[in-house]
Formats: sequence, C-alpha cells, structure tokens
Amino acid sequence: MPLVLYNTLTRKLEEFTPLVEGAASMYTCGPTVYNFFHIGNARSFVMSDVIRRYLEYRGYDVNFVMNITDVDDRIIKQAIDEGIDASAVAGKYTDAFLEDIARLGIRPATANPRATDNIEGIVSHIERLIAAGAAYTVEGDVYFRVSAFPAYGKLSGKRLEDLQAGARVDADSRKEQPGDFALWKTAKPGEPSWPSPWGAGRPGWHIECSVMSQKYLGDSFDIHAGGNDLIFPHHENEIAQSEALTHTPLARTWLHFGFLNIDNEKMSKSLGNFFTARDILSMYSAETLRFFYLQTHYRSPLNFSDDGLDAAAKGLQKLQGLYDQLLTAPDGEGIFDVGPWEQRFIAAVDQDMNTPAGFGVLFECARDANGLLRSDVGMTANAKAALRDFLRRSALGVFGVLHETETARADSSQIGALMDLLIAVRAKARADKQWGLSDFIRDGLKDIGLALEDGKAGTTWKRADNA
RNA sequence: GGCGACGUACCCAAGUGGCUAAGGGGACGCUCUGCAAAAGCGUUAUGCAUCGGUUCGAAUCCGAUCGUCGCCUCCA
Repeated sequence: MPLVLYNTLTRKLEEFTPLVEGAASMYTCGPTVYNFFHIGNARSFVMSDVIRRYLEYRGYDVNFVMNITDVDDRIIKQAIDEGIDASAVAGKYTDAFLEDIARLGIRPATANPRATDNIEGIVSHIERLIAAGAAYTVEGDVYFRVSAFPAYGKLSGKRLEDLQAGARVDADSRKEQPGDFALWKTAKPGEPSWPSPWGAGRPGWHIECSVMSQKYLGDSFDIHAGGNDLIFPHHENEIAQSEALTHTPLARTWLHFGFLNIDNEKMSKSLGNFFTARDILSMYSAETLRFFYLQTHYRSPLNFSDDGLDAAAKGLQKLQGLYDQLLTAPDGEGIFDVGPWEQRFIAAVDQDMNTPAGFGVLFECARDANGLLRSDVGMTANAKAALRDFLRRSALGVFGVLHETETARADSSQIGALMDLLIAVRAKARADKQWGLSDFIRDGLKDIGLALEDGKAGTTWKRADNA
C-alpha cells in the first residue's frame, strides 16, 4: 500500500511516486520575515515538517527546502514602522523564525535559501524570460506576460477572462494585461535595491521561489506545499515563471494546507484575533500545539481555541504517560505484538496524511497496552522495548508530539537506583501499614516533580511535569 | 459575478458505497487502591444540516434547499 496524496493540480488523490526511486524532493514556501510568524503559519510549517518526517519514516531520502523571503514590500513597511532599515528587519525576524521553528520541534530543512542571496539568479532568470518573450519591461519594472503562458490558471482553476472580470484593476495600469505580475520592481529612494539591467530594484514576490526551488531541487521536483491562499496567485505564478522556461512540470504534487481560524473567522490583525506562535508557545508546549494541529486533517480548516489546546494537552498525557511508564514499569510476562498496530498506523497515515486517523490507531494501541501493563501479568521487557520503539518512531519521530522526559533509566542511573530504594522503603512502610510515612514519601516526591503510582505489579514513577 | 470547500454525539474530529459510525476531551457509573494517582471497563449518535433521487445497500454517489467559510487583492 503506497502513500496517497491529494494533488491540487489534478484535484485527485494520487499515489506518491517520486521522480527518483527512494528519494523525495519537497519545497515549502517559507515566511516573509517582516514579523513574528503566527499560529496559522505555524500550522503550515508543522504540517510540512510532519510530511517530511513521514516520508523519511516510510524510507525515503528527503530533500526538504524551505525558503526565507527577506525582501518584500511588507518588510519595507515594517522597517518604516520600526524606524530601522529593511535589512535589519529581515535579519531580526529571520533569526526569530529560525528560533521559533526550532521551538516548534520542526526539524531543520536541508536548506533555507534566502531571496537576497539569490539576486543574481533571479536577475538572470528574468533576463531569460524576457528573451523568451514571456516578460516585458516598463520604465524599470519587469512584468510577466501571462498571455505568453497558455496553461496559466491550471493550478487554481481560474481562467484569465474570469480574473479580469472579478479583479479590481488599476485603471491606468502600465501592464499589458491585468493578470500580468511584477518580476522586478524599481526601487524608490531609501528602499533596498540591487543593480540590474533595468536599473536598481528588487525582485517581485513570486520569482524567488521559482529560482530557488530550481536551484536546490531542479527543474522538476516531487512536492510543493503551502497554505491554501498561496494557490493563487503565488503558486500559479511560480508555475508560469518556471515552466515558461523549463517546459516541464515545476512540481508533480501540489499540497495545500487548510486555514487556521479563530472563532471560525480568518485570523487577522485588524480583527484583533492574531496570535504569534511565540506567544502560544509560552503557554503551551510545542508537543501540545503539534498534537492540536495534527488532530485535524491538513486540508480541513481548523478552529483555534484555548479549550481545544487544553483538550490536546490532556489527551497527550496518556501517550506520554505510557511512553514514560514503559521505561519504569517492572518486567512482566505479557506478550504484546506491535506489528499489527504499526501496519494500521501506516495504512491510516498513507491515506493522504490522515494524521487524525493515525492518532486513532495510536490511542487504541495505548489503551490495549495500558490494560496489559497495569494487569497483574504486566509486559515482558522485550514487549515494552518494542512498543516504546514503535512510539518513538511514530508519535515522537513522525508526529513530534512526545518528548524524552528526563526520567532516568531505572537500570542505568543513580536517580533510578535512588527511586528504587525509596520505593522499596515505602513498600516496607506500606507493608507495616505506616500510611503516614508512605504518604510522606509520596507527597515529598510529588513536590519535586516525581509522581509515584501504585499498581498491581508494583510501584512505578514518572516525571509529573510533562504536558 | 467567477471558482472552491464544508455542515458527523455536549465540544473537537476520522470515516467517502456494505462488519456494532474510529479516536481525543468532557460528563456519569464501576473496577483496582490503605488513601491517592494512573490505568482499564461501561454508558453518552437506530443516526451523520434538511428534503428528494440512484442502488439489493449511502454519512459516503446525484439533485435541490438551508447554513457556514475560503480564494478571485498582501496573506500559511
């Protein structure tokens, strides 16, 4: 059973068959670094990360590129607002972006190319588009000539006539057609600029992705991902700019993520329902936020709420608790076969990255395992290790919702030995019905973040600070 | 106006033609326990917006209606 993905380009579920067997090339549109990114952006970044992780879990060697747009109108505007220059804004928020995705548990991309490091490539790409008749200059600006690319609209399903009918267009536009878009913009005084055959200026919004994806992944690659709102115009324009020269499909599979809403409305600064990922991460763990995202299918809209986050935090404790207890639970006799569970897990997630169904499998597995683990039979050392390994590769490795608590290995650390000793002392006290002493030990440990749990097969312990 | 998505229990959310409609949260009951915590078990949708249709059979396909939302303009 292969991985199946929904391709925006064909509007169908398709088997994932990479260009190169055993490898997968993937490009995700990264941030424009004009501010801290918000929890909607974070959803896209997390989803891209999980797709990348799952591809690796399924055995692909993944080349994952996420660009950083560090020159843009919004950056210039932010520079004016903050009273510093544009490059300082870009630098500040690029650093913040890298910090925040690390905090989100997003694995580093193979490359994070920046637009400003690729100006030469952009200029030469534009020159070639002009030479090919697919672009034209107007007073130092360069526009892409949409009419030169007959397939324009194939991704978004839009027709040029419709665009013209509905779009609000400058009456005195210097563009040949309303759908034409800027490849190069002349700099106004004080704006960041680079020399070009058309004068000092900066690249338009879409061109960098065409140039950088080609540079790092080639003319054609496997997966291009981004938020729903990038379908048009951004990705449509990327296709036009790239394929007008390469005449080969830019990306074979286009994935688009559903929006994150607040109170069922799109998040926006003007509505005041705007949250940065950074702010949310000060209140909830990255694991909780990731689980919250992954409980909804990536193409569906997701409504953001404190209740949802709280429920996610609570639910996660069950998986984390099992993961921890598999280390400290005493060895027993019970056999637990994780094989079928892993098969079900793969079958679920293979179906268009159905992460909610994947979690369904994981939680059912956890329920069964807990039942056995807490019974008087317990689980064998091998069974515990195999289950822990599965959870480490799935819930932790693919989804990134578990963490290795500092729970010291009971068999290899002083803390583990110390806990064993305390538990033994307490067991003695309990045997003598010295409840005051046994509770004193339990309460004291709880105060320093270590929870004792009495079970049929003995007492186990875990860090109580996981959430 | 053009294009598109969605409406499943108290909340969140899978399921897209055929076993008892996953899973998480919440609530209630129970088991275990010295107490607790954790965990497990049971109950919480004869029904999947509404009304028709296709079919031996539909939450799943088709049509209509109502409702919500997104894109077409910077936007993950």
